[in-house]
Amino acid sequence: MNEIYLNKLQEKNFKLTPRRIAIIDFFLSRERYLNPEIIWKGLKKKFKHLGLPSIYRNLELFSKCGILTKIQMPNRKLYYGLCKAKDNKHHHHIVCIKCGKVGEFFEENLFEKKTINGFKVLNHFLQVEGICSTCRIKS
Amino acid sequence: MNEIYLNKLQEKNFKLTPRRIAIIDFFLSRERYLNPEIIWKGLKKKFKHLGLPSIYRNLELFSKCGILTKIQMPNRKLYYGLCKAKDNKHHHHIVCIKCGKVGEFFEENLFEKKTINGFKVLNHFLQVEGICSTCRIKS
DNA sequence: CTGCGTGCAAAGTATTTGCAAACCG
DNA sequence: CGGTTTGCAAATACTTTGCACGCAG
Repeated sequence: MNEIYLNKLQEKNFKLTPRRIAIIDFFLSRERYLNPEIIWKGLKKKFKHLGLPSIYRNLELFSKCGILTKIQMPNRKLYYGLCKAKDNKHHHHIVCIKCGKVGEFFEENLFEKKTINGFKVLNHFLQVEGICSTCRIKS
Repeated sequence: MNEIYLNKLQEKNFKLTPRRIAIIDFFLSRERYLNPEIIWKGLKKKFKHLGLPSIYRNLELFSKCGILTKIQMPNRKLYYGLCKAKDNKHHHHIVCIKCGKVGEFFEENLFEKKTINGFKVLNHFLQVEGICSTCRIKS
């Protein structure tokens, strides 16, 4: 289940600690973008001692390893979500504004054209907000 | 020059203060996304006393009036840019990562489809980064 | 064993709030 | 003049850093 992600860590010679495994499992157990504090609160039950800085450090590490993607939400909090795209194919995320569930999608030739208004396109960040099917049924 | 924007304020019964006019003119004088501190430093020359909170408050006000658009940059700072689209047609921004110049563009039917992966699309935020023509020549 | 990983405390940084004084309309 | 707007100081909130101890490999 979590092997793909743990492998990514080992490949780069990072250690597999209980906390790191727990963080990845936490993401796996919910299809959501999560912020450091939520994860911390969720895992404090499991670990008697658990520091918030440790969560921050690991999330940042994971995002550098291609395990998580990081976004800045308008509420000024950091959020991270599991990168489920098997290969590292470029993709986008759609977030449910009610429950936070995240989906991924590929907009094929979104910017196949490499220049816009004279700007040479280097990269882009696309965030789509919506309501997921589960939340639509509820309301 | 700045009338369109000042009118938007007056329409909503907000007062036209020297500071507000100066902020709008500051944006007009540079085609850039700017963050509160830059504006503050730029205008302190002009006003002997000028508080940073005042900048924050006005930028937020302007964005609510449709004068500016607000984005959260990955560096955790707020940035605002003039909304030049005459009508309030939905548009996107492309930002030069060297000089900060911002261009606008319209990707017509970017999400004409109203659902993605079962999510009902409410809105989206697209930011493209690139190098503007001027900066390309320089380097 | 060795160096990476972690908890804890403290610092850092961007933004927001409270309030009295100043000012637009 | 009355209610906005503002400066200043202080508070807030999230994230980062330093350092000594602990643990994975």
